[in-house]
Amino acid sequence: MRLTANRIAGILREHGYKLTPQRHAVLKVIAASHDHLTPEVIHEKARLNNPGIGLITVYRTLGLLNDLNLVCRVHSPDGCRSYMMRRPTDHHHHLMCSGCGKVVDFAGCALADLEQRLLEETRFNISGHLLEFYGLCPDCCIPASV
Amino acid sequence: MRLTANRIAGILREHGYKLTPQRHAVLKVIAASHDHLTPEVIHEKARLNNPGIGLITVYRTLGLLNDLNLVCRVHSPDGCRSYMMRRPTDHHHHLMCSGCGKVVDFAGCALADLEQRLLEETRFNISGHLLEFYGLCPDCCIPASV
DNA sequence: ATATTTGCAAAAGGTTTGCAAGACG
DNA sequence: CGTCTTGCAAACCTTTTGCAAATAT
Repeated sequence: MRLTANRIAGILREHGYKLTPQRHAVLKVIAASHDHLTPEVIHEKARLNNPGIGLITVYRTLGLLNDLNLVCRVHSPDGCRSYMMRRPTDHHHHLMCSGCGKVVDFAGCALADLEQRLLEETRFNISGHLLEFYGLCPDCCIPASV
Repeated sequence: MRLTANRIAGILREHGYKLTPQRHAVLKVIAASHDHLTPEVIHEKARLNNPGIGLITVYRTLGLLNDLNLVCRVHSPDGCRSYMMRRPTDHHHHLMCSGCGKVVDFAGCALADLEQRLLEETRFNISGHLLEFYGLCPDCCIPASV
């Protein structure tokens, strides 16, 4: 289940952050989109709600949300600049379409065995991982000639 | 088995690229290191062999190597700007130390089942994945007070 | 001989910082 | 009210581009 903008706003307040219209505009954009968005795109969309908002504020709000683990960065071969909302309860990963950029979440990465093996082999104290799949979504798979 | 600088040089030539001293200097740096290196660091090290080499040339050479799949980008929470040599034959991933930046390769990610499941669930035509583990290596795990 | 490659300088992004004015609580 | 937040401009850093000179083959 995805967080709503209002729920996130509450979390911000709980942490002592002020709830400004600019922050709310950013929250609404991120909560409404299921795709990964660059700071620039978030800025554009946020301006529909709050015409005066500055790109700088978007960066600062993203930093804030990232610190609170409410948002996560999406890595892709053409850049690692996008963010999307993180679902707080369950551990999940992304499957991204190389054609249109669509992102699908999935859970159940089943990497515990591998992690255990790496622990034994390397003695690293493993704290996390990054896993993303790339491919073409059904829409982008359709041959151009059809 | 890792590629040597000379082997890579041969591959470049096979593809019709000229083998300049600058390119060779970059190859030697990358082939000699098992860590991920930023363009800047590669430039610094390459200058030991070729004092006149420009940072621009390092960028261009990295682009070349990346296109030929001889080098791969390393993603980390603090940036995705580093590269390291790719082993051409076998599919592998990285385990990175958050303390010192050391990178350990590993193979056997065993994601085929997961990929199959995602294919069935999403109908994506999956072409690849990105997997990296983070943690502290044994050296960095030692408590500071000891 | 000739097309490629290099390096400089300058441009181009993208992101961060300093600081005065403004706004949340 | 006081402190946190905003926005502008300017700084910053990394990466790319234009072009003449140099060079690998």
